[in-house]
Amino acid sequence: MKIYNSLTDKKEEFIPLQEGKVTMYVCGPTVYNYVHIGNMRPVITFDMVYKYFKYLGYDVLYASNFTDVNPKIIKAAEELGISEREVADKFIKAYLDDLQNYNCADIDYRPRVIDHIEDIFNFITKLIEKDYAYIVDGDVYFRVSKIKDYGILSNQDINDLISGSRVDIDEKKENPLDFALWRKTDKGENFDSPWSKGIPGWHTECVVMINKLFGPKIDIHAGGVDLKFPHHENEIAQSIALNNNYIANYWMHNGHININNEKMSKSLNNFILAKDFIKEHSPNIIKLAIFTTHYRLPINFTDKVFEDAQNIDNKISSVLKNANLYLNVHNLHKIDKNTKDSTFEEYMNDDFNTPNVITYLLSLVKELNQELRNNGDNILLLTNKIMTITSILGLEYACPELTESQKDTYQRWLEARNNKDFEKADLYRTKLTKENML
RNA sequence: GGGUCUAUAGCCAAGUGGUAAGGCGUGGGACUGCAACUCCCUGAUCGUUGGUUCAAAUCCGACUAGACCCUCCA
Repeated sequence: MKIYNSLTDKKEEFIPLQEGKVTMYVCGPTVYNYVHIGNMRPVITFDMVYKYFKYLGYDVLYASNFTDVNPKIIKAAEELGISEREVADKFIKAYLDDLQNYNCADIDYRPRVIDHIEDIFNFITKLIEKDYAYIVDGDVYFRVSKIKDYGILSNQDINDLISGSRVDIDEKKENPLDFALWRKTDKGENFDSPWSKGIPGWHTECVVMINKLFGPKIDIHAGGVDLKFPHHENEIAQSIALNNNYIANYWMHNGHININNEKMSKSLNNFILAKDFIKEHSPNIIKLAIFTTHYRLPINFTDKVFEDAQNIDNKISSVLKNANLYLNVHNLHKIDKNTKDSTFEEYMNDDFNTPNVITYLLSLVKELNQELRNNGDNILLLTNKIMTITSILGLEYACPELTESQKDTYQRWLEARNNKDFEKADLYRTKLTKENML
């Protein structure tokens, strides 16, 4: 299986650190607000990756953090007139609700910064001891100049970064690229550290939590492209400093979502909150919309994109309903969501080529429709393949076992139609439709 | 200024050396009590321009257009 590695900018054969096991970490949200559908792209994408590894038989451990200690949270707390913990709890809960609604909630760890403050102290202390960090007026900065590989992930030369930066030249820092590991502040929620009262810098938490959960190195580290620099670059720098590695063997970055050719932003007021999106569409729609484009490329969301996704959703849903009726009535109802399919694997193994998977899925749908028309032999197999693939993509379709009375209604509908008793037939049809059988 | 990516039919989108998948839409046909669903047929020489090659959308160069990162950001 091949994965495009942002670290090397190449598709590489995936070789896990430990045979049969995968460890993965995806940067999670800063919980100061509700998340928008752009935030859902990595969630949906890496949920698919997680499920696919499991399908392949790997033992997968997947972690995604909450950034719940952060200046933005302090600001939100001030504005809302509640405590930082209340802000964090409120939006963590909202986020978890979103994940539940999008059927992406099933991962292994959701570490929080608030539970790792001591670990962060220890981590920073080690960096200082090794001379990779220095203290100025209670702030602690990472000494980027000591990392000769700095820029390896984002393909940046240190000198270009400095000359191109439109940043504040911070007098305190030795080098404009040095980033804060610890920042002194007495504003809002803060912590007593060996250096000052303050809060940890954003770039440290992920490394600390990864090390704590998994050790010095994991297989896959992922997130949105925007995190490549500086966040992920800085994680790598810290990991080189302490563990002499790039913290992950494979770095994966998903592209952004635009709306009507515009970047989602507050100023344009064109962002769609995850919780609002599902008021109008089923989660299947956004997943299909996302998966019809390769994960590394940007997507432009328009109404047409959602319409197309809705069409695909309808197609899959209706063939499965028909197949389900057939299987139930013919006592063939043995749904297996772990049916192997080599074509599916071929596409997935090529850096998760979900657009091709969708195309393949549609060809299975067509085949199944033809089989149903001809009472073919492959109805169960095709149904199981479709159920397997859709479930790995996180799409939800039901293939329930029918009750005897439901089967009976179905038979009566067919009979009535044969007898041209259309009034009766319509009654049965309505009933079946109501029960979501048709 | 530095870095990265994209450019394929009306729209969305695969394909990375051997004469263009798929979906939507359009047009035509079939099935059907009606409806829904479904099935069949229907379209592009791949931004422009040089080059490499027996052969290029696919490799190399130039150009053009657009997006993104270098500042909080999925």
